[in-house]
Amino acid sequence: MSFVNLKQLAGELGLSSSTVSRAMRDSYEISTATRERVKAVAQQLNYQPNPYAGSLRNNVTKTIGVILPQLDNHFFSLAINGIEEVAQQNGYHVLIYLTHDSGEQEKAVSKYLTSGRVDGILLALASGTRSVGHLEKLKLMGVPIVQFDRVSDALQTATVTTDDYTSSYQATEHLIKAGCRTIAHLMVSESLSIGSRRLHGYQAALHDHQIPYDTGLVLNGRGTNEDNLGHITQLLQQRPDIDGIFASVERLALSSYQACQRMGLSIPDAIKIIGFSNMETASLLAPSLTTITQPAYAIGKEAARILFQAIIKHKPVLPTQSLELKSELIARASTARKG
Amino acid sequence: MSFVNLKQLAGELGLSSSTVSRAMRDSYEISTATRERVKAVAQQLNYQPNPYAGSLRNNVTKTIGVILPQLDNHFFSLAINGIEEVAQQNGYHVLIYLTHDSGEQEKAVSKYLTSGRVDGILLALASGTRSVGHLEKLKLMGVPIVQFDRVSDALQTATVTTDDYTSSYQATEHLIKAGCRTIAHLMVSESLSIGSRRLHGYQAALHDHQIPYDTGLVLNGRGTNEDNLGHITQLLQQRPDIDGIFASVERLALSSYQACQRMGLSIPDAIKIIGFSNMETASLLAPSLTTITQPAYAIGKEAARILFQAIIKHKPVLPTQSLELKSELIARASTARKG
DNA sequence: CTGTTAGCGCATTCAT
DNA sequence: ATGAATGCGCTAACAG
Repeated sequence: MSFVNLKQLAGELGLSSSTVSRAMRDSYEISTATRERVKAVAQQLNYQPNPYAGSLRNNVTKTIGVILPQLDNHFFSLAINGIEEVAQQNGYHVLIYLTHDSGEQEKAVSKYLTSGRVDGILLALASGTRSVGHLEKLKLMGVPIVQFDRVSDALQTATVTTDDYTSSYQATEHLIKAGCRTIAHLMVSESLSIGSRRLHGYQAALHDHQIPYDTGLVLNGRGTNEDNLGHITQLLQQRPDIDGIFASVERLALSSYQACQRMGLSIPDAIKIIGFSNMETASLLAPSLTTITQPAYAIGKEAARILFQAIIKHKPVLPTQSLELKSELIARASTARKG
Repeated sequence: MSFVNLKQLAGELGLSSSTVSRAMRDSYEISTATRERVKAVAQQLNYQPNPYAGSLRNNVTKTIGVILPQLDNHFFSLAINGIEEVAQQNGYHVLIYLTHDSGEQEKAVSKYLTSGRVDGILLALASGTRSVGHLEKLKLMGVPIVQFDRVSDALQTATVTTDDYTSSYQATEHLIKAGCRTIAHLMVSESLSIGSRRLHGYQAALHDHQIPYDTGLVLNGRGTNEDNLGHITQLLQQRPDIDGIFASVERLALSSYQACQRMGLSIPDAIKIIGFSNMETASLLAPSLTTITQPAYAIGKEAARILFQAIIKHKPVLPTQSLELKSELIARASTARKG
């Protein structure tokens, strides 16, 4: 890989490399004539400064790292779209790392980043993460971190999340108002922030409507889709009184849908399903499925924005900068639509 | 951001930095005793070598760039999963760039990469790309490039694609065998490789079954989803004889589905729809929708694998290494399933 | 087995 | 307005 460097360019121009360097950066102490000549030849020779040499020199990498569980999930794909856009606006590059929800992987990744590879980090926690020591270390070394969607309260940073509690409350209430009395909740790992927040919203709605909270109706949907499909089917068989399902994540909503279809339960007559889903088309393809859609794109953008503010101003990321964005409840069957 | 560097570590150990450097890289000319002592202290002090200093020195970045149109599309999300996995296996980092299908953006991005920022590039062409001069330049400078999914034949590199022609042929045939005689084709930009290949498969199937090719049945689905929805509706109104639709990409399949529903056309009785879609759940949510699913994850993995081979062996990427992977036709309504 | 030295490409002092 | 010299952190060639 042969790229033309500053020295070669300077040689071509009959100038010293320092002059060329200054010309390229529009230094005021360079005559307009030479500046233009330099730029012309640079263009012609396709000169691009080596970014890593610059990083070494200036201690700035112009790169951020994004750590996420997976990408086979519509939420994170959309979030990245937002992140990448803001990064590009700020002239930044984006390194991406997938943890596959493994705490070990997350630890390994944070180790890579303990080396000045990036100027800041956007993080959606792996569900397998137990302790946040590795992230704490990064933070202590001065690497700004902003968490989004799946956050750890133990790690004191700004966070950008959805109104998980409120929208879960509303989702549950939606089912109650539609006549459901025995509502199952399919949750994700309780150690995940979204897991417990969504559970709490569900519990609160039940409580406010004088429906007793029944642990037997709560299913923990870790494991593969196959597994979950089996467990849900089992639950529905054991508890034929279930008339509503609130799924806390997309894949559980889809598994419920599938389970009900297999069992011949008609939706929404025999049973109603509401679930988080960021696949805008889900409710289009299956109008009987009511969805809660997160503002994934906006979450990505906001998280990135907060991070860049910190990076550019050389200030730490404060928990007080945290944001909670609203999700949208889409119920096509009943044509109701709330913010 | 204060990281401990080699010199500091060496000072702490009372050794020279070169000895420490060698010890860290398990050089054979270092005694086991010192090596272990060095590693112990390095661990304790949390020493991580500065990757950019190494890049500068060794002219190796341990980073690849991935350029794609968007991520709000299931195919690319899954592909990235595969790419990232292979990259991590090879100890590589992944920079991601989105072009939003703009040729200009793509040009800008390739300019960033004309600077030794990456050791290789994985590329899915933007639909807005007219000339590939910017990519040719990169290639000429010795940056290995592997194209996937949306490829340019003008750019001579290895490519990893789906069997677009064959699967389009089969999709069209599937409709014909199901009794359709007037089949609309919703295509993407003809300048895109997938656009023309899928069109040709459609044409060939019609031809082999003695059905005349009717230009009036081919709709170019650029533009927003709203636009497309309008155009499809219009087409269906103008041509009530249409009894089948073959959509060349996911969003057009969904728009057709939506259009038919709005017009009260029952699927699959009045009209049958088959379309490319990598949302494994699409046909689950809408069983009447027959889908062609690409092996997105495998495509990502294979493309990355080819690239890393070239990088590691310092050899150019040859067009002869190209791969064409099979997609899968999923028809739930009729329970037919072909490879 | 370990230390000294030089240089990757760049930006920045300090000279002129 | 321009050039020479230095050092960012690291590795490798060259000494011992």
